[in-house]
Amino acid sequence: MMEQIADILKKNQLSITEGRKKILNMFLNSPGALAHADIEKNTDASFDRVTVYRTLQTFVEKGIIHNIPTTDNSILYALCKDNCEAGHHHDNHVHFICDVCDKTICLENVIIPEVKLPKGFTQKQTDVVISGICNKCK
Amino acid sequence: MMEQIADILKKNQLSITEGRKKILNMFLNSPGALAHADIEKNTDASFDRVTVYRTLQTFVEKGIIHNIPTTDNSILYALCKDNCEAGHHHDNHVHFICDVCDKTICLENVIIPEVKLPKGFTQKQTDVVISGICNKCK
DNA sequence: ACATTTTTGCACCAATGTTGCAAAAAATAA
DNA sequence: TTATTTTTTGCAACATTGGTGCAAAAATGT
Repeated sequence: MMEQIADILKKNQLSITEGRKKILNMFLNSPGALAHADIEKNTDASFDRVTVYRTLQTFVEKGIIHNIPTTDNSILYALCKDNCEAGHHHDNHVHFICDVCDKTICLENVIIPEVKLPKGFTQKQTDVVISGICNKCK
Repeated sequence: MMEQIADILKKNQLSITEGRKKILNMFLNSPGALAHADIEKNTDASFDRVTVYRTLQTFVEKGIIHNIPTTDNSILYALCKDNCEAGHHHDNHVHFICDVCDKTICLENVIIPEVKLPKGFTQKQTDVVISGICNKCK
């Protein structure tokens, strides 16, 4: 398991450090998305706030994690298992936010439908965020 | 024009104040969404930061404006002309963010397609944010 | 015009995010 | 393995963003 984590870091040309391993591990063990605060509040790992910011930034740049649009002013990060392990990053799935447990999960298998834009608009990325009640809270 | 603004406020049972009129006016004259900073930086209107926060909050509560999910940690607000003037607020259109001019616009006429969720998930709200190049930058 | 209610501005506070730099750790070379 | 180079971390200090309580000011209702 810890080997797998080191591999991901190596594959992305990143030095293997305690901090990066632990943060990446959190993502691998989390069913949903994580906010900066979730990582910082983690009890059995304490790194500086700044380190968390920088690590998340690095992971996003490398495509290990991606961020999810939110309506409040928080940034949510999620690792999308299949894509990210392969090294190249797709982000064309639906994000679901549960109103009850407040977790955000990537619905890997729900494909985003085509959206037809008016003339003159070029479409690069489409983000779909659905809120409601998840399968565990139902 | 300034009459129309007062009417919107009245319709929503809000006291008509200089600040609210000016901020609402900015929305009516803006082709795209506005961030808190845009309003605060506006030169020919200077109110306290706190007033801007509270005004935006009030407008959201009343359904005059709504906020748009973003990937960074900013909050974008947009007034959707037709809906909001009618008093009751729908938010089932697509939001478009231009990578060139960085503006966010509501595509009122682009309807969000149905997304089929896995078993157990209940769907309340669907937000679609598309990024790319807008019709003016093309 | 007056009394009542609402809104505003100010001061202060709290959380969040950023930068520069020296110390520590990791990668590389010998 | 040890030494050297490169990268990362932690600290301090700062900037930005957002929130609260309260008195003054403005808007509303009579």
